[in-house]
Amino acid sequence: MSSVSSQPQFRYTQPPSKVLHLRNLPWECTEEELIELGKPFGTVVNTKCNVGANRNQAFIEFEDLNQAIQMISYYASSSEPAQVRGKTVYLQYSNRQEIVNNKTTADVVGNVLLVTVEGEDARMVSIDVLHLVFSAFGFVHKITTFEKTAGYQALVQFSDEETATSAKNALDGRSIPRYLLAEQVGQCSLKITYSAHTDLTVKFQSHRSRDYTNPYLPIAPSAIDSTGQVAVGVDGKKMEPESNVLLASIENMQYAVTLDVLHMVFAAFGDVQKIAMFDKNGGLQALIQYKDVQTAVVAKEALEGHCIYDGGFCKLHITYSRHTDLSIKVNNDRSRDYTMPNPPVPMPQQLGQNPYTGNPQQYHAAGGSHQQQQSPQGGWVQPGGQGSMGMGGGGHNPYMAPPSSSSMHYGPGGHMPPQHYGGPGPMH
DNA sequence: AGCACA
Repeated sequence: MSSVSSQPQFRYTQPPSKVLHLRNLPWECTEEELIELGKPFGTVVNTKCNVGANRNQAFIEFEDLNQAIQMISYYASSSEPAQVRGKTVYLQYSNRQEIVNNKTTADVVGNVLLVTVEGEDARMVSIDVLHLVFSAFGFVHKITTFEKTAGYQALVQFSDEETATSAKNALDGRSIPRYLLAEQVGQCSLKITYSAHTDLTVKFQSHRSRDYTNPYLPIAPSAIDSTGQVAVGVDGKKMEPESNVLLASIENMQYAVTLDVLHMVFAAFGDVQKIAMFDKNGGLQALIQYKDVQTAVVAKEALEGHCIYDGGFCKLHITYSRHTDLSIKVNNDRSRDYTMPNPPVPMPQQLGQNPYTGNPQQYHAAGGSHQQQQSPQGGWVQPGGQGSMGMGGGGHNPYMAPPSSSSMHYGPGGHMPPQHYGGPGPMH
């Protein structure tokens, strides 16, 4: 028996059905508007909005077939077409006899939006751009992004349904403004539905997920992608292997960074055993060895993305090295072993490279220094632009203070009293 | 402006 298989997709005249197919609807036509439209002819018992590729079609189902017939007949002979918000709506009998009432989660209003970014370069749209776009409608609590078969998607959490709805109405089907995208990035449009979620779980700040309500949330080691060094562990499920040795690369090195500067910066978090500096790809990198992994983790989270000098100069990017023990052959201006009993090292040279004051006080270690604050943030410039964690409010230090016990004694050489550098001490 | 479901 093949009763329906040879039916054409549609005809100009469908056999009557209590289900009507509507097209040319305005964007985001609501169920209420559809009920309103059908009300003069009978009782609308079910609707389905946002149908079709453009989501500008819908179905309404009347209680009774005659009601549907009345509506079709009326508009067939009316001089005024059916309208929603002034837009002409075209009606016909549906080729089905009832609306399958799967109200998908996409139709249930909620405070979390499911956003699909469409376009060749959809993946080039950063979470920061999304944040910017959606923040226009209210405070964005959290964003997570992920890849599904549907493509590049994001969940955007607002505080309430109203805010989410205003964002959805305004942005669904729209393109991300050009000026927010890099030159070579093609058009990216947004398709938005409601998500069934009400509260997203964000374990780490990363390039894939953000919790804007919690600046103290740990930063995923993989969060910083500007140097393309790390790309694992996005959900906080998997992190790059931690190490007691950090690899620091210095970006925008407008001013010299010496071994002593690095030592000062990194010693704020605990004993630095060894440092080796070297040039790589035209930039300066350094390996900094702590005695344990924990200290390195604290230092990395505190320093990553921050600048040694105000003004965005000498920005640090830090990853874990695969080394565990550096082999320092000779102590010189590029490498040093602070654990050596009698290191033949000179006193630290004058650190006169500071572009502003000519003294090293400008940069002082993070971790709760209070003695010489010259800037409201305690000297560490907020990471700029991409990778910004959006923290900094409240005057709290977003990263942990290192244990003061281990940060106050240096190697046997003992030539650099840390107090001079405003290293972390007990808070007063 | 032309028929949904995940």
